[in-house]
Amino acid sequence: MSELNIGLARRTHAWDLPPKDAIQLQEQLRTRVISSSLADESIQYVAGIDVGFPRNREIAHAAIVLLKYPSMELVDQGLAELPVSMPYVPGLLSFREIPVILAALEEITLTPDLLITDSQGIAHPRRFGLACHLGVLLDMPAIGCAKSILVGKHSTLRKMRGSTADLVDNGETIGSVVRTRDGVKPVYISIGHRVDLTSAVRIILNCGSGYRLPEPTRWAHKLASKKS
DNA sequence: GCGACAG
DNA sequence: ATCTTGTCGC
Repeated sequence: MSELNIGLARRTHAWDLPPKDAIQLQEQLRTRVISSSLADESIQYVAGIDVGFPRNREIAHAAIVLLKYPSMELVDQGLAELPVSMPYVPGLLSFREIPVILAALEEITLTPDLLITDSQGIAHPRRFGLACHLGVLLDMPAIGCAKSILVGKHSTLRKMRGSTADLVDNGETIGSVVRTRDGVKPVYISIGHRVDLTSAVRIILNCGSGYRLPEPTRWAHKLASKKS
């Protein structure tokens, strides 16, 4: 059983809130986000997290893969399914996906040192994306690694792997655009919790180079979209 | 009023 | 997110 206090996280607040209430909660919880450097030496296991919606999208499937860092060796995994509690609303994704993610986290045996979610962290209208929400509730380092932008703009990016550009919104740097593979569309990295942008970018680039998505996200996505 | 809009 | 075949490129 995981040492994460998942029960506490799940009971922190309701998950089927009206948009107005969900937004108010985000404004309240955003003050808890911590930005601090995260050393490679403090990371033994990294969790890749993703959610999929089979059939008519009435049921959500979550997948957790635990990989050794930085070797990216698969050491554990967890799966869970749960009826969806809310529709998809841009900016309120966490309320729809975190319940099933918590259920999947209960299925893993080892305790992760870092969570990587297929979502935004502070690169969010209210600076409180899914990665922040999950990280804060579990009080665990978390990084948002998204495939597209929710808010913010950036300059053109060089074509080589490792190139980066600031993601800016209202004059504020909210994330980093990172080329994880030569000539391929970049990913969008932002702070979730207990990590800073520099550490987050370094860690993501240490999580594989053969594909656009870092290994944890790639493995989790494959597992979540696969039916059983 | 008209787009934009993580997954 | 999900529905889907072929096809361009290394």
